[in-house]
Amino acid sequence: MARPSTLILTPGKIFRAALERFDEKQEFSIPQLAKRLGVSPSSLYHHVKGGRAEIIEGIRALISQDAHDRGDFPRGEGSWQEQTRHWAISYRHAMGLHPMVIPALVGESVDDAPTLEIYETLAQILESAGFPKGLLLDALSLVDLLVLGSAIDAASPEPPWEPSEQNHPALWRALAARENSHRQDDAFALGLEAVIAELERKLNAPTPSSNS
Amino acid sequence: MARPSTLILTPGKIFRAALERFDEKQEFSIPQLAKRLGVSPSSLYHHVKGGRAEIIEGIRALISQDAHDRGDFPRGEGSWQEQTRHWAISYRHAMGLHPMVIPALVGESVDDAPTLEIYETLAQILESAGFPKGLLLDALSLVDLLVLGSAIDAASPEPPWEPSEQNHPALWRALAARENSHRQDDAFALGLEAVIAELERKLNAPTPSSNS
DNA sequence: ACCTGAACACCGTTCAAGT
DNA sequence: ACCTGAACACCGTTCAAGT
Repeated sequence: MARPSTLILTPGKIFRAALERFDEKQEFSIPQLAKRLGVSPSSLYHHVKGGRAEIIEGIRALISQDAHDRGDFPRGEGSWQEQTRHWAISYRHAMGLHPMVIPALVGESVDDAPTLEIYETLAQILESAGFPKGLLLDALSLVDLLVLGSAIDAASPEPPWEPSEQNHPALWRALAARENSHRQDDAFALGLEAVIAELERKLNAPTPSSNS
Repeated sequence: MARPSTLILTPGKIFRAALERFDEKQEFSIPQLAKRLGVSPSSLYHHVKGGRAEIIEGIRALISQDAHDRGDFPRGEGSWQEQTRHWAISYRHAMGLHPMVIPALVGESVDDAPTLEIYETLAQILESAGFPKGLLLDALSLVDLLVLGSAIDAASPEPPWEPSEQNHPALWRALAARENSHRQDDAFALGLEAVIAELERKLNAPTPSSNS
């Protein structure tokens, strides 16, 4: 073959196939991705020079782009509390659609355009809300932290702890006392209210930068 | 050689060496671990039958055990708020000592004794505080979620976003307006206050299980 | 029981081909 | 420019040795 008349690969197709492989199987490798695309492993490097790392980054961009295309992350409707709530729910939902990729994303910095666009939206919401310069980044980080934590929760087996009744009675009782089916969602919802209430408090505090 | 008179390996030594390798280099492989231990890769499988997965689990157990040995996670002093605060700070600190291993731990369920012991402690704190059955697991999950999120934050490059001034002005301003040196700590501190305040509210709510 | 070396099936990546 | 096959240095794991 070599240089077929109709082009086979494009970065977009590669990223999409990689995301699908992550979703179906819960792993990902270049050879397996190539096989799914009906192509030789080395072919991929002509379109994605950064190799594996760039593919991972492309997956994140794709997830964020899909969220945009779905119409999440609009702007300007409602109070900053409602907008922040909506942002967190949308972003968590977008990641929750692809729980298997989350471990691969952890620890990588964000510099793809669609994901930066999502964070830009949150920054604008908080800026418009009137958060002072010194508090803006903390507020943004806090909301991010909540979503990251709950995304990891969603990527973990359910339940994430496996206590024995003998050695960990209190933890065991906590798990036994409840239908576990909504544990992740309920914890996230609780966290979201906690975060928004705290941000309200900080925003209305008389001297946000001084203390005690 | 083969069967030396003085034994070389033990699971504990393997886990410890693996943890040290994670800390120094930011990666980990069986052959490299074997070299550090002055041993052949196949030797490890005589002591750690579960292979790589068991070593990862052993690392988590070691981190938790170290926290115990350091004297963190005592019980019974102060209000449940103070105890919960102390718990979250200690656990986050323990993970923060080894940020490079966090990505490897993500998505794995917890069933090593020392780590379960840590969660048992939190379950006891919340149980003693009087959280009702139906709320206990949510409260515990919420605190866990906060620590997980901030552990990942700690494992990420600083700052975790790389916006351009052109395309993401609000995000760029948020980052520019602040010394980034304490961003992670401050976001965690903010989150911790948010979580405890929310738990206080839930605990004192007249009908915790009904709504609106 | 504990260590070794050889072997297996896999990785990610590069590179000289070929069109 | 785009694809291939061969090649490289690496994985994780198993297994028949050897003591």
